[in-house]
Amino acid sequence: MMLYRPFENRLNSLLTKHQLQRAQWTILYYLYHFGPTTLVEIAAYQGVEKPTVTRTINQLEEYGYVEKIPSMDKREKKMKITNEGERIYKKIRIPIDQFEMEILEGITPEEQEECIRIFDSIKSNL
Amino acid sequence: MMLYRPFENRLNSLLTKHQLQRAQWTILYYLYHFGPTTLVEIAAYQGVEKPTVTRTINQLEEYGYVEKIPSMDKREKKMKITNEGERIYKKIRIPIDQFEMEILEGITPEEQEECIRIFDSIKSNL
DNA sequence: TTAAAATAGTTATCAATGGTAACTAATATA
DNA sequence: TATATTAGTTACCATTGATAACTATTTTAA
Repeated sequence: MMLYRPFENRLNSLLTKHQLQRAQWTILYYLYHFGPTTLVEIAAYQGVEKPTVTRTINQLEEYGYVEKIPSMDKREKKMKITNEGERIYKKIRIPIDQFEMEILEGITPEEQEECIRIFDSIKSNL
Repeated sequence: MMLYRPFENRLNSLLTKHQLQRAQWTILYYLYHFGPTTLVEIAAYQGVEKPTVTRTINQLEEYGYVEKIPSMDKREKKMKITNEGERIYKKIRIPIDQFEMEILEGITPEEQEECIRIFDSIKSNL
């Protein structure tokens, strides 16, 4: 809980160098790792409401980091990461990986796995 | 990370019934458990900047949940929780405890301890 | 088959928190 | 004693998050 704020500050200080914010970053992360998806999926992933995602996606679209692709369901707005988006993702990934390694220093992979497992359990209870 | 938003939403939905927000709640929690303290201490605890705490404390002061007490250091604004503050804290504590038990279902006390330990490690690395 | 319900996304608006810069007053340090 | 640091304040700005209301499309129920 109290860990969130310092973590986000540090993360945002890394992202600011590329004119990005955490909300935008997590969408790039998602699209890079899981592939094209809809806004409602992103909202579920981020745990926020649809209008919030609309705005953030629009920002990323303006930057040219994401684009819309066709979908069979005419209601959907299916988004994919662009080549430019992948480029910026990989670029930012480097200092962020560094940051993550720093904060995880002294914690074994087993411990990390354990924590992730506990978090998944909490998430399903939420 | 993605757990934060749903958690905060749930927490805030419980707090809203008493016209409180998460930031205010964590200050009440701190004062209740750790006793009177200064604004700079609270800022450290919450991982935020001083002006943010100033505002939140002022809100709580208006509600009558906290009050200023004398301090040797004339710069300091040492705050304590009032009786009213304790009353509201105990009242809200009940549904929040319930909520926490729900999300922690299936997780043993040992696992919880483990996670807290890992978090402390991460915090010191931040 | 058709109407009602549900879903995806949008727009507009508001609330809350968080940050920074600049400042004053008090305390600590050189 | 002068300078540096600290505690707190004020003002302002940015971002994210939510809700309400809505349109268009798809799904479901009658």
